[in-house]
Amino acid sequence: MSVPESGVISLKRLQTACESCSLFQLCLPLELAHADLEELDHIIKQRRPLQRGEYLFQMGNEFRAVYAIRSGSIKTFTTTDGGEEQVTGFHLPSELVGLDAITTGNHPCSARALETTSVCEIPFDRLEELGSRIPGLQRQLLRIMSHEILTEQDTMIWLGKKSAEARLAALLLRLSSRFKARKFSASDFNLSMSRTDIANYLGLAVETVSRLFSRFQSEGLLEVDRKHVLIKDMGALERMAGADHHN
Amino acid sequence: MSVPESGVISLKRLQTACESCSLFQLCLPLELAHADLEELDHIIKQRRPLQRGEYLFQMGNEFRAVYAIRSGSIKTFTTTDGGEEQVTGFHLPSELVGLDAITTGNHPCSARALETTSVCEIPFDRLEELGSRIPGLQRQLLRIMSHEILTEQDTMIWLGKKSAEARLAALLLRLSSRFKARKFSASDFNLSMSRTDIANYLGLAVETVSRLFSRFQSEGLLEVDRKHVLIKDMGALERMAGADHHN
DNA sequence: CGGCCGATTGAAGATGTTCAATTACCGTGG
DNA sequence: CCACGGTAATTGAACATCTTCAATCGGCCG
Repeated sequence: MSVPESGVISLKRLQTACESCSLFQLCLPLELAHADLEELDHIIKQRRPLQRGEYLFQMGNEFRAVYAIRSGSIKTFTTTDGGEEQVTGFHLPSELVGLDAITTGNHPCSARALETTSVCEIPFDRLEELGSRIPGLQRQLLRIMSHEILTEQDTMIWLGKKSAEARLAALLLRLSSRFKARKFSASDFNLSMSRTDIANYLGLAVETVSRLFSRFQSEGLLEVDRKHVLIKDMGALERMAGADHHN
Repeated sequence: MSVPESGVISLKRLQTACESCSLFQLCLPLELAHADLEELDHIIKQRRPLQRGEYLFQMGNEFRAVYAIRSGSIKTFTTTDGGEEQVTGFHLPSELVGLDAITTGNHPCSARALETTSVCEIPFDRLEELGSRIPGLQRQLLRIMSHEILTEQDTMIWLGKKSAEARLAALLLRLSSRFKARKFSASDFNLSMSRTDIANYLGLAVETVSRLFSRFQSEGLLEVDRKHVLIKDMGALERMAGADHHN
């Protein structure tokens, strides 16, 4: 197009302004001065929304930026030498993706949009540089990473130990609480990922996941119609998720 | 005792001096100036060694410091409301423990010595303060945390997906490579944790773990005598660890 | 409308768990 | 120093859970 870029850019900046972003509290819950916030805004790039199936980055890519999800959702996964996928996580709006690449400088996993998804790109070198000047930012970064470690550990616990039903229950509850934190319904939502992805993530066979959904439904715990889930008995799910094989 | 403290302190300082620590490269692999390194040394406290079974910290304790393990080993674990343990990790010399507590300000898990263990205590407020003054340190901190996330993810993958034999094989290989990085034998080492801890960590029954050890031995993969392990066929273990249920 | 991929369901088989009994080890106290 | 008791580890057999293989159903997109 022949239109000067400046107009487009300022429009983009408007869209990405952290201050006006409804997710900001969750994304980088800082107590920053207005001026600092503007500086942060300036380094953040808005990318063209990703279509379903598009890659945000691929395993091995050089690490340049972390990404905050604005809308939509993505899955992260590694691929073994045999070419098989191993899903490592699902990511919702306000969550940061790519933090696991800092150490090595390369992305250890791929990230792919599960639906139309828009993200903020935050170049890491500039973020670090900014962090050394803004007292609260560096601290906040550490806090976010610590939180990430905590979440992973939590995930490890239920993935490692529990029965199939406990795993699926736990996944549904986690999604539910994350939706809730984002002011969406905690009991009525859509799964953007396929059964295959869920099974892969949980370390189960697709058939097992499918059977579990059916059983949960027949037991009155929830209603499922394809991607749509309505939780009818949160308490029962919690009991399941908490329980080990037997007790 | 009535001896002036200064003498004791300078002795301690000598013991903990990062510069002379054989683990330093692994612990905080910085390119720091001598003067900066001394500053770092000054904030690090040496604690009386922990006896087997002693706690480094307990779940819920206020977060004050991160700990670098100098010798020995510890396990971290959470306890459910029912009082059952869930082991979340085993930690060897040069590894940092407690990073998962930064966000909340309280330790999300307990840490307990598996054998006589000595640690360096690094008060976090002073570390953060120091980080804002020393350019490389803050960056290194982020890098370590990122690495931690990466490790956890990795753990998640094999804990979530694989068969029992693959899990145990993977655990042995991880321990092996960590020993190797610390200049110990990669194929001949002692397990400081009990079978019960291993089983708990891997999400298996103790009996299964025990049977696996027996089987691995009968298949000539390794020799086990109680805590002592001698790996005889590293390649076979790697194939097992990489493999899913069937392939 | 047809084809195709994702999801579901059934039945047989494999893997891991549970229960129970036995053995080996370690620290304690006689 | 040895005997004792308690805990950890091992092993066997029955059972439960999850997987695999196979067939069918159902949307969705061209």
